[in-house]
Amino acid sequence: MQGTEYGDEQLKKNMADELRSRLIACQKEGRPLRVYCGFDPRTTDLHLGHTVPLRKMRQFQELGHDVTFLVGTYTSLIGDPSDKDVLRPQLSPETVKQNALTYAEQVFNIGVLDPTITHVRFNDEWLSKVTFEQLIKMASNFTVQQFMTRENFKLRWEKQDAIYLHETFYSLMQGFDAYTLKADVQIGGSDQLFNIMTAARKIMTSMGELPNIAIIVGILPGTDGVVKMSKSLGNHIPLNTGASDMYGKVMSIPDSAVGKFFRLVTPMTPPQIAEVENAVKAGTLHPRDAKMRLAREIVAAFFSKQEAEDAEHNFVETFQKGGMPGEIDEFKVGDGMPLVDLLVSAGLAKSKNESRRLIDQKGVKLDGAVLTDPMLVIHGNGVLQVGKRHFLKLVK
RNA sequence: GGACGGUUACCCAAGUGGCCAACGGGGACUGACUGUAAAUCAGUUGGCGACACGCCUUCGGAGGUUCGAAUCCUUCACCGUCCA
Repeated sequence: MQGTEYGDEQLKKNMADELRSRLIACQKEGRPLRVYCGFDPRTTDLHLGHTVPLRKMRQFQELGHDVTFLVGTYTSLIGDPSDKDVLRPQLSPETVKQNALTYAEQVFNIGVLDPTITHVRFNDEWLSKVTFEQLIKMASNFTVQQFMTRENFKLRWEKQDAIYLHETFYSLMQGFDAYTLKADVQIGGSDQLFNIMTAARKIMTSMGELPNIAIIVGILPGTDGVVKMSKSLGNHIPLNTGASDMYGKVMSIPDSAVGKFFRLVTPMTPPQIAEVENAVKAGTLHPRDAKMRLAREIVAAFFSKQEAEDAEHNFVETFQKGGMPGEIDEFKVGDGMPLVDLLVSAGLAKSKNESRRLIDQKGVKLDGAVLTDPMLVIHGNGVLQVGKRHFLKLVK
């Protein structure tokens, strides 16, 4: 139950109790728990937020349980309305299929799950065959009111926004997944509370199965520290990136989110985390250093200890000491060109106006000296800096 | 099927004939400061230019009225709410 967030102590206790008795029952049957978590392949870019349930799955694997990675090939045709207060666009089956093909592969690439013992399933396998009769049976377990009391639907209702009928199918489909997999345990973020607790459990029992036990993990906020990490909001930390970039992105989260990140995406134990947090509170550990520790832990988990240290060194040199990063892209100046044009052709500004603005704002430096003349002809050799983090080595 | 309402820059959103390249907020960018790419404060945020208010393109699409339209009219497309 470590690192879970139910938002309700009684619920947490119920689930813990149920999990315990299910474990005992399984032991008698001589089988491991069947654990699953579903992922919608709406995008092929995995980010740090995705790793939260993955880590929980890994824990179950390490305890010898049977873990299924479910790719929501069919559910993502709708899109989960849970985490959004607006309608999600429906994806075409072609897009979904394409995303799904590489999805599991990418998940294994990041090295959280053990690919040799993880089952991978695609839910179009059974959902595409559901009959209207089955749908009616499932749907008759729920009232419209139940759906309407859900926060996100309620909000849209109050705002007089559209709520489409098909959006309510999502929960049913997820329930059918759990039923088909005969899941003992379903892992999901706290935005999945309704889907797992209300929908899946009810559908499973109505169809003669034992309800699965919900393991609800916390939702990782994005780099803004508040809203759930998601690519579409642009507050995500992608996994498919370099160590230095990942380190820097972690450093850009606000102090207020550091604790959550420690808990959700580092392998540190609760006592270790408490130690760090107490030290910060007591004033013996600088908040910045706590965050650097966090960044190091995260980068080390996805790259290596060495790369994490290099990334840190790079960060300190570049941003704390105002130096330059180790590797800088080169740009050929040729016979020389005016500064305004140079910035545009080098991709440091989108237009000449923008590059003029940057120059006006004293954001452009050559070898450390601020450049103020936009028409200055640059001939090459030297390091051009725009803002704090864009460097370019100029060559002839 | 009927009655209304909407479509504005990256997003949200004001503007209902000239003072609109278009208020405000978010985001992003730059600077100052700092404890970091945190927080805070300030500035910038369509393009081009001989960079002083000169020109060009933009307010769902296409036409039209007018000296002049994001604003009025016609039409098309998409969307929403309500009634049935």
